[in-house]
Amino acid sequence: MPVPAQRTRPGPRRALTEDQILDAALTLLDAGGANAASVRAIAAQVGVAPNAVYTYFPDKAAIVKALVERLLGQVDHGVFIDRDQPWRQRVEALALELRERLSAHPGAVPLLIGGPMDGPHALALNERLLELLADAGLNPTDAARASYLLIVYVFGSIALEVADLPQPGPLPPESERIDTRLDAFTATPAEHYPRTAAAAAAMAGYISTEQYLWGLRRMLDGITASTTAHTEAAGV
Amino acid sequence: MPVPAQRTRPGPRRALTEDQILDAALTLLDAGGANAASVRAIAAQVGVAPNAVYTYFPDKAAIVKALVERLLGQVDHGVFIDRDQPWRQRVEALALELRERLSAHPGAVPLLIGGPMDGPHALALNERLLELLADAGLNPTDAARASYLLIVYVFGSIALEVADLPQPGPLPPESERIDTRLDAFTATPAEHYPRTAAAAAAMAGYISTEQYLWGLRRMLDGITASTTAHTEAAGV
DNA sequence: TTCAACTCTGCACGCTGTACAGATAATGTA
DNA sequence: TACATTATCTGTACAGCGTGCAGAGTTGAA
Repeated sequence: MPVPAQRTRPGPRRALTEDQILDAALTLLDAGGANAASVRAIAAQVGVAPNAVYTYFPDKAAIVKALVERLLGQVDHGVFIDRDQPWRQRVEALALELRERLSAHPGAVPLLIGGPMDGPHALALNERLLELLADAGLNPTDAARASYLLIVYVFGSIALEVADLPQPGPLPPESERIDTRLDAFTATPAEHYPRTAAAAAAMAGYISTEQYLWGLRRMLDGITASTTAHTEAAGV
Repeated sequence: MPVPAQRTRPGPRRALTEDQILDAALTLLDAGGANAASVRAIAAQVGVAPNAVYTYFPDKAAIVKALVERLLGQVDHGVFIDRDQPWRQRVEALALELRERLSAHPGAVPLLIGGPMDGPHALALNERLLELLADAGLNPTDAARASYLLIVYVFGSIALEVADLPQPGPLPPESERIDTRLDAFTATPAEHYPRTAAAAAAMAGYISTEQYLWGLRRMLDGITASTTAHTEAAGV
């Protein structure tokens, strides 16, 4: 690939890099939630005037877009690229990896689902998922459909999980969040919502990893049931 | 129920109702997207000073919450409450009804998934869904888990569908949006993303009702496969 | 008739994204 | 070495945001 044509232009050296700005944005998001990453706050974090940020990104939407791309790029492909593993296990590894990476930055999740994920890293993840489902024996159309089903599930789960948080900041431990939910659900009036009241414990666990895997496995069951019979080790 | 203790207090009559404010908010959302429903714009729409809105709602978050509740309340229960229908058909009816109601107001969708849906209408929908899955023969725990799986799918689908829109305003026809997506996906470089490029047509249809139902049915397949054998007409 | 409660307005504050003009620094060229 | 060009950063500013406070005016109860 060509050398990226640098350093030949006049003008003072940049005091920052795009990455530093994205670092600052992510730090602010982690500390203060989705609204904390204002252009002014980012600028203050990196020590420049607010409008200096526009030297690096044309507008705030571009910052968000770049940040989303960076987060998707942090997903470790190694776990589920290994074709020697059973494909269902590879899907689970991908789903868990994505959930872990994204829930590490709950403030960024609204930004992820606030726009199309069409950057290079998003495409790369899509490509890997299509490969994986092809390995599972699905034809290209079913593989595409199944991949979107999985994408909807992963991002939908995380979005609802984050939406449940009462305040910004890092994600509290799962057990703590479940306890909070249980308190809320046990207050449900049983005379109006008998089944909801009876299912309070199960509903408190909606945001758990266990429920996440349960749902994922039900979907994989449904996906495999729909295809014609195929061996588990479809391989290459 | 008790008469809501009205009209006995001093002070001038209100010029508006809460409903008028929610109407105005929804109109603005429909026309200009999620950010168009500012307190000032709502106030202008109903013809009062911006801070007069705070007579009816304590803050903007309360307006959003009430609006979400109203939208969930518009879901027609009649379609899927009918126990004479096969349960899978009832689930599909619910899923389609919800999607139709919400995609009528794409600008409101980010508000829906931006916070917990814990109002009375949300609880009522949850209750109905638990009933439905109990009718399907699922035990309470599985019914609860399956209901959350379905909720994640429905709201995740709609969220991703809305996130794909390039501009605010009413949802263009499905065919038009698919065409736009197809144009984008056919531009995918096949040398880097061969499977994505090959699946362009299927991926363009991710936002279609067909894909929505396909995914829903795969999930129902998976849910039923996981439970012990049960007759289709589990009934009461 | 007086009083207290309530609704609405004008004004203001601090926040947001971002446009414009100007000072400064670094470069390629003469 | 001097100059012209260009990129970077700052100061200032504007319109819009949510919302708090003080006050004017309207209404029902005592």
